[in-house]
Amino acid sequence: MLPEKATHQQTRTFNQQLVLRALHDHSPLSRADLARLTGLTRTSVGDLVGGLIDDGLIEEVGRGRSSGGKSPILLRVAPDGRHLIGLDLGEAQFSGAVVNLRGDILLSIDLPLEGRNGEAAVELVFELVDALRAGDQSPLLGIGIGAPGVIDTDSGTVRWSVNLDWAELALGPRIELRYGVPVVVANDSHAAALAELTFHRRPRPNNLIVIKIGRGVGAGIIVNGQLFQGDGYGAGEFGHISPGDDGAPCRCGRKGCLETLASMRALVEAARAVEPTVTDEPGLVAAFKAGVAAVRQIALDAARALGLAIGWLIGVLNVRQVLLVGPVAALGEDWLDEVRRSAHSSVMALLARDTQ
Amino acid sequence: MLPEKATHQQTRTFNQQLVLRALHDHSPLSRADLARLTGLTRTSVGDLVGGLIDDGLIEEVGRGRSSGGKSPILLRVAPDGRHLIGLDLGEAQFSGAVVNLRGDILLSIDLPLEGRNGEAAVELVFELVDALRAGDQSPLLGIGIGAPGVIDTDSGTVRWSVNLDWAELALGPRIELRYGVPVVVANDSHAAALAELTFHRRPRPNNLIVIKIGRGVGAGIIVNGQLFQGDGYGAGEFGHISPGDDGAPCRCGRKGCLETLASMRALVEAARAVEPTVTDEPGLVAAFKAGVAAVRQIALDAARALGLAIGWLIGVLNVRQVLLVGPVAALGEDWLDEVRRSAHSSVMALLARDTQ
DNA sequence: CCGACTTTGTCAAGTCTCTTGCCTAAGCCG
DNA sequence: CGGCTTAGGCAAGAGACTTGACAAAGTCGG
Repeated sequence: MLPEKATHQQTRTFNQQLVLRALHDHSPLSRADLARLTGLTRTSVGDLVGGLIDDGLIEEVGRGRSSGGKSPILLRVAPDGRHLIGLDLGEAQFSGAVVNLRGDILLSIDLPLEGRNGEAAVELVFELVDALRAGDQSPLLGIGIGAPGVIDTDSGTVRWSVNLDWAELALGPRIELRYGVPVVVANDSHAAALAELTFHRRPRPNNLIVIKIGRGVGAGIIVNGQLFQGDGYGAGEFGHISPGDDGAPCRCGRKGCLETLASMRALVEAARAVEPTVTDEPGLVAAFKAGVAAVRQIALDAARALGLAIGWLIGVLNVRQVLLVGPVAALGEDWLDEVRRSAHSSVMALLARDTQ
Repeated sequence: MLPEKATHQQTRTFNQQLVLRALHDHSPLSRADLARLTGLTRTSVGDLVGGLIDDGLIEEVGRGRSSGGKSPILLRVAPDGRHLIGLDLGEAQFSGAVVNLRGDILLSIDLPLEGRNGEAAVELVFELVDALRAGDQSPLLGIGIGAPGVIDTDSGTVRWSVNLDWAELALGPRIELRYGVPVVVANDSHAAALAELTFHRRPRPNNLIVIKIGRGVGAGIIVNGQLFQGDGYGAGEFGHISPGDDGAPCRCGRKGCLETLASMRALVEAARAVEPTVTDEPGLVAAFKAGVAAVRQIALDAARALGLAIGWLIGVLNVRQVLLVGPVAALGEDWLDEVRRSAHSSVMALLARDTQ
């Protein structure tokens, strides 16, 4: 209820993170650069850096050019000082990767789900992590997991995940127990938003919405530089909003949800109804690009509905950066343009938007 | 760009605020209670409390019952240790009040705007503050101002306010200069949300949306315990969202905005069209309560549109508490019920909602 | 009623971490 | 080569929390 008290160790940890973040964003830097950037004294920075070097988190990489005085010793984040494991528990397969501190993917493994769910799916997670850990020397910092569904990030519990048939599953604690490292479990859209924030966007935006469209539709919302999860960890369950009052019934129980209009699953089904040759996502994309009129119509309708919803979101939250990620990106620029157009028409202000 | 460094003074300030907050929320408490609540040691709490008493912010209020040991010395926030001035720059009048630290209103003054705008309106603000300060002894902690329009809270600048004809007005700095105390300027809906968070809701929620419906429609969004302002300080400009594609033109340039459907101004105008005796807000409320069919129809349609939009918001943000404030509250429970019904119909989960 | 036990509040010493002031190393420049 | 500038580090100091001990002021059982 009340936040944590402040203490000396927290101060130190905070400042260490400050140094690490500065180094992550602008490396290489000298100790003096860091002092200027963080506002700390050179002495403090030297001390903090000493600790971080002892921990193997940063390293010296030779000397830089002098600007009229002693040449600085340049520092950077030690790429392989720690490794992380990231898992994406998709609907058809579980993907996992070993990543270093710069975000480079060192090893990547996909395991097909093949219809497994419940406890068998949990076993598959263990299998995946075991495979990733084999042959990796660097100390493991932690494991991050993105899964579809409603997830209690604080406790690492999967509240509810349809496809995997998981409910109230304490996935985080179980993995933590087995491997002895911190585990973060998050909704896949939320995880995508955090990843964008941490590795891709420069300068680091304060507010960012990442909309992930695959078989479902979900959004990760970054607000004031933090991930926003909502009261029930379900923020961004963007798919189950009805722009209109009618439409196809949705698996959530209501009708006309965005997910029944704009998800890849819905698009493929709608396309198949008019063009039986379209049976999967690549087929849909191909038909769209080939200009099959009925398919284009369906996809562009979806784009409009999506754009409307995005416009709504932009209008209410006044967020400048909205990213679209996921398989829909394959539909290309003109599809995105339709989304953009529709979003702009329903929002009042001038708003820069990036899409990917 | 980078956050502030952490320092000892920050630690102390943080812990003092921790003590103050605990005391604000649960007073009276003893030092030992505070130590248990905050996790600090009794010694630290004693020290922090000493400082706060010296500053006149908290005070001892006798001894409490013992529970097997020495009886505790109870503490509470000194109500009049500081006074604050709050201003609400409405569309028809400027209201101001002197408030103590418990939130009690000690003095309240209204000055009619009488069509003044631009510089004359600024003068009226000074007049109002002068009147409030006259005869108040306690030291002034600061001035808080809620104004309609888009406001840059960080710099205290009114970016744009239609009714007052203010644009890029550095209101905060000007008042700060004149009175020598910190000034916070915020969008009126944002201010209302912060006020709810600080004084009214218990336990203090993490996420809260306050929708203020008066002549316009605006929302203040509290997320992760902080006010969310959006990239351009325009978060919660809830009124200019079109639930449908058509409808009456809005002053924002588009059509069918929520403000043209659900604001008090719109309701009164729509009601007057069918029932010429309705000319103002009280008249509208009276007609509604009297059961005039056409007026009820209009108001309930508005409630449905509003509910839909709220449902949307709840669905996307997964926020549990939504409050409606402003003159619409006069329409009573059955109007609110219609909003609730409509909101529930467009949102998937079970969601507790309070309305006022 | 008295002694044992609890609880509260405080004091002194200790520890952690940042800062200040000074010093050395190392390079540029005239 | 000497003066100046920049980088990095060391020692002492200051601020704030913690630990351990203690007096004050209760309750409670015999």
